[in-house]
Amino acid sequence: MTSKTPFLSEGEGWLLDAYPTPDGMLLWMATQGGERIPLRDPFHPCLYLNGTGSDLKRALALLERLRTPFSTRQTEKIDLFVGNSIPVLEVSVHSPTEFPRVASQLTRLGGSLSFYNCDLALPQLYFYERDLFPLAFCSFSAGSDGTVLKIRALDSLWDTHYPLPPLRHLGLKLEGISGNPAHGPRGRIEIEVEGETRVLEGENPGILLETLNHYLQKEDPDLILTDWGDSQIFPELTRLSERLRVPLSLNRDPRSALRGKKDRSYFSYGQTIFRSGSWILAGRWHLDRKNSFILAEAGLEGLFEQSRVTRIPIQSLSRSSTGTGITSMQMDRAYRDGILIPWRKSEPESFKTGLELLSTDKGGLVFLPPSGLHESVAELDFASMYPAIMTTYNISPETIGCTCCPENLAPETRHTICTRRKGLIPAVLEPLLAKRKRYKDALNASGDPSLRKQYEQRQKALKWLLVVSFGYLGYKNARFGRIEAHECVTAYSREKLLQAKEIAEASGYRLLHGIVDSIWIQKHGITEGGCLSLAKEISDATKLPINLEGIYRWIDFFPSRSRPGLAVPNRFFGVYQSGETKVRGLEVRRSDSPPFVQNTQKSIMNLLARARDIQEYKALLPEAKALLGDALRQVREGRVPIRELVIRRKIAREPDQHQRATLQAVVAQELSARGIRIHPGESIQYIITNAKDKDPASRARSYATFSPDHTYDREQYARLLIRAVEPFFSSCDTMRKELFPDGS
DNA sequence: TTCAACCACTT
DNA sequence: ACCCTTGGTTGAA
Repeated sequence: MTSKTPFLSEGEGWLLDAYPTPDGMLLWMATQGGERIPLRDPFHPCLYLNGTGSDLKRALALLERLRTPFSTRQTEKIDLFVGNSIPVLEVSVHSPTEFPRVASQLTRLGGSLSFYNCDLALPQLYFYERDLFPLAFCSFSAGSDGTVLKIRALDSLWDTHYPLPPLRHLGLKLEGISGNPAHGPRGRIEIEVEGETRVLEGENPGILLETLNHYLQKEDPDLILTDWGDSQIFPELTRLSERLRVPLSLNRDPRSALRGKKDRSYFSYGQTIFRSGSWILAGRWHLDRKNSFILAEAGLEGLFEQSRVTRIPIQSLSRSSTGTGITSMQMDRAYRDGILIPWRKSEPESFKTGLELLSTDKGGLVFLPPSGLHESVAELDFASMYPAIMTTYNISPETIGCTCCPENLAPETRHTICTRRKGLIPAVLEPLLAKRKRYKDALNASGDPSLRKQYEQRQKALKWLLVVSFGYLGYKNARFGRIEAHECVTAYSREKLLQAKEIAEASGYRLLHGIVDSIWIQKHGITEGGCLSLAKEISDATKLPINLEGIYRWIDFFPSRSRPGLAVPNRFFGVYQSGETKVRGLEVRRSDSPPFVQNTQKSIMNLLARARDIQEYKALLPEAKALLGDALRQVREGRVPIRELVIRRKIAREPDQHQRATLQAVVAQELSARGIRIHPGESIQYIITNAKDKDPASRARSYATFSPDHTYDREQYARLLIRAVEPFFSSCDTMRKELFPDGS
């Protein structure tokens, strides 16, 4: 333990974490000198209520009975939907750890009472109140016992260039695994310090724990980065520690207990998500790469960026959905503008909300492309279309349906939008859009690969906040959501896409394909200059920025399999003039395609990408045919390594809840019979052994339990392969008929 | 062989 | 508990 109470009463440092203790928020500061200092900031979180006099009296009586220090006062705060101040009773709870209990007791009172600011996470509430954020570089002064007298952030969460503390890392992994270790045999625990990896021997568990303790003492890491730490490593280590009575000092704060959370499955954005129970540390961070969306998507840089702008502590953010992040930004804005934050009602969540985020959402407009190969095509994309609409047209739950602006209607709707009062949602999105643009500009201007990576990860982290901001507008349980606001956004998006189409057509382009925020246009002798000036014209007319994504040498829109002749939106393969390719919807982009199929499809695409035009494309087809032939021989002769045949699928229900003997149901039941618990939202991996077997249980086998005496279904994998590559040959009738005579 | 029901994927 | 983006599979009619 190198941390100590500071002798200095003044200092500077990065704010690593904040969490509640009975007598204040505990802060961990990292100084430039490498010290890690705990501070305690007395903080009295407040909630607000209003209602009839007699109900308020009941609330006060209840507060007395709860036997924890509090104070109250009458004050006024803004009700977002009313638009002005209302009288409220402020309840200030002196002990932060008592706040959740007080709040949940009070909200049970019901009656005429309305509750505000009562269900926010304490670290966030604290950060909003003090205008601090995770990883802020702060100046502080503190008494000799570590009590904060003053703390202030010296940098801003809107800065794009900010110094981060040099962090000490420790890694924990499981030896040689792929896929979920809970679904099969798993290896020993590996520890990684300063680039060196050591296996922690499992034969003598006592030594394992002592070795780990030794590393924790010696290195005093700020960050324990794991693979499967939440679901496997930490539960096992704590079990061992209890059984052998060897204390394990994972926390930096010796007085704080581990803060665990339970497993949960939930439905979000159109799919079931599984979050393993989490192991949150006090004074240092535990981050599990296998239990974090944002870490997988945007890395540590992306996580840090999101944590700063959302003011959610690093460890909780890493395990949260992006919607939690954008909600926190909205609450932050509201809090600091003196707006009351409504208590979140948890009504049953609608299944529709996930689908509403899809690019083919019924709210968005789609023009189906003619299937097949096309030349002289350019793609123009509106930049962050939905958030841009919300800010440009001031769309927010409280600005819709105002009575002061009856003239200002959203297109094709009866919804008015206020022009006098700036909406909460636009106020949140505007700086976010601007910050992302600064990162993208910096990305384009920089030639330094490590800087570029950093900008890329940070802009991606912000992109996700922008993406979900639209979905949350229509989400029933969102604090600041309203379905009418959601409808206004899609109404504008349809109008803008139509406008873009008309402007392009007026300039002599043909609209080939259009979907929500992108158009593909065609014209003989298309030029970059022409497209750029068209983009400028559309941007000016729509008041929304639109960018030239690129001009294609050629693009192939794939036909629908269920309705031959018709194309489908978002299934295409194209090559830009730069030589870069763009693929959507094909097997290479789908996580449920076996790597063997993906690799073959990829190699055929790489080959065809050499074609400068349709003529050259057709000339390359015989070579593509040879590639396919090789791959087919390999699969039919049983020479494909098993790991390249693994199909990965997410299970949406409990193993015994499946109604059909689909392959994933069979495998989930196989694992379940071996005592392996599959949670809804988790992925399973399997190999097709005999797709047509009368006994469903013999059709597929879990990858984890696949042994050398099992064989894969050669013909079924050949069929999967053929299906994935057949569309590439559809431009050449004779070859298609020769290769796929029965149209399989 | 047909087709409704089921199930997972997509940014 | 929704009432539907597409594609694929299952199993009864």
